[in-house]
Amino acid sequence: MTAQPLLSHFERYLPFEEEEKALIEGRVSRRKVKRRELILSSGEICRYYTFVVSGCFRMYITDAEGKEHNILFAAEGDWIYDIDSFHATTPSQSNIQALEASEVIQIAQKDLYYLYLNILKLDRIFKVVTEEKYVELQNRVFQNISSTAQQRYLSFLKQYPNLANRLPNTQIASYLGITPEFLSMIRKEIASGQ
Amino acid sequence: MTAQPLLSHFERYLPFEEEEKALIEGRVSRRKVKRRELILSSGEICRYYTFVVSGCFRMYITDAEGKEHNILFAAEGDWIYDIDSFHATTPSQSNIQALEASEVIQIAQKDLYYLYLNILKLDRIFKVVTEEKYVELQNRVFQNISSTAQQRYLSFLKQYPNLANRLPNTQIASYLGITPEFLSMIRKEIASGQ
DNA sequence: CGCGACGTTGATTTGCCTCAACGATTGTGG
DNA sequence: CCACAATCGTTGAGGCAAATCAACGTCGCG
Repeated sequence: MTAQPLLSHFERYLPFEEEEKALIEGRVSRRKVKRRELILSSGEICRYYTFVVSGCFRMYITDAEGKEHNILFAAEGDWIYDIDSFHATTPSQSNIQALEASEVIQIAQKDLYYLYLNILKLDRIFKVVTEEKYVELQNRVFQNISSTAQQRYLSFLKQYPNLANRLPNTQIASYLGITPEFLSMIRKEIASGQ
Repeated sequence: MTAQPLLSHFERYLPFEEEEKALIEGRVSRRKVKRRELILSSGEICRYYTFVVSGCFRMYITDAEGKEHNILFAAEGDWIYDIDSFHATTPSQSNIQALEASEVIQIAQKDLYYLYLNILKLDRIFKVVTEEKYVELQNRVFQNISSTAQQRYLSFLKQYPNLANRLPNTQIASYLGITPEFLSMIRKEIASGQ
């Protein structure tokens, strides 16, 4: 079953009938993504909900000076898509790029809407998924507002230990909103301070 | 009808039957909130979805040094509640305070779950409401990451002109993540620069 | 093997904060 | 309805966290 990881994910929220699973199976597609490949570029419309089966992605924006800023990471079991662009069908401000060779399951807009019509509990599931993503983003805002860079780095390590191992420090620095040079200084301080 | 503003809000998304409206009417409560009154304090569990009928609120956190940081504002037609605390039934990190004498319609947790069971399309509506809140927060993160304080202030003025008129600059400064003193400097620069 | 990505170090600069002070406005209790 | 307090906006001096720019060694990949 190509959609198996996705179905398992859904069943963490609610049980599904076999016919429902078959319906989903027929409306999703699975594919491999190469390291560094962009699955969404800014200016494009985000046409897919992307579920990460394996590997790792970053979502980032490029500012007026051409600098890249990571908004979030998504690894196995996470969803990644530009909510605004997908629903409003407007050009995306952000980019989504694979940081490792990855595998994903994608649902196109028309297929998602078809599934929403035929499997009502998907509304419930995606409501909860969106709520979870909201909470994650809100916690990030809390952190950024109220902590120094060092504190943010330490809580990133604590909260996402498996990501911290896999990601180059440049990507982490961009997520924390600091330069790689300054992250390097922070790491040095932490190492010497114990 | 005490719930009329809420029903109008819902019908911007989907039509409702009379029985459904009656069901909602019976499960919500409307009340006035005084200026400066807290409708959620950190440490408490957020037990209500709050819909703003009139007036204006801020959601803020207090950091380790006792400083307050505004996360968002909510005026007429907006929802305000701590998503994390409400759904996980955990103590809230944030506070919600009326900035003006206000009027709200609230739905308690158990009533919301009752309504979810009996009016399935509410899942759809709150999915969309949450998506809209997510987009707003994401745009805020984009702004904070990629702009100077002056640019952020100018785009706040452009995006929320009606809020900008009503709010004291101290509240706006806290939302922008800067001190009132520095906002004052920015305003001076903008005024002289034209 | 060679080139580009990565991590680190150091010197200098800058955006924003802190603290202190002061009028102007608002609001509230007597 | 006034008087006093609290809030608000502004200005200025000095300080700090983090950025910028430049340089260099290392590593992994093609």
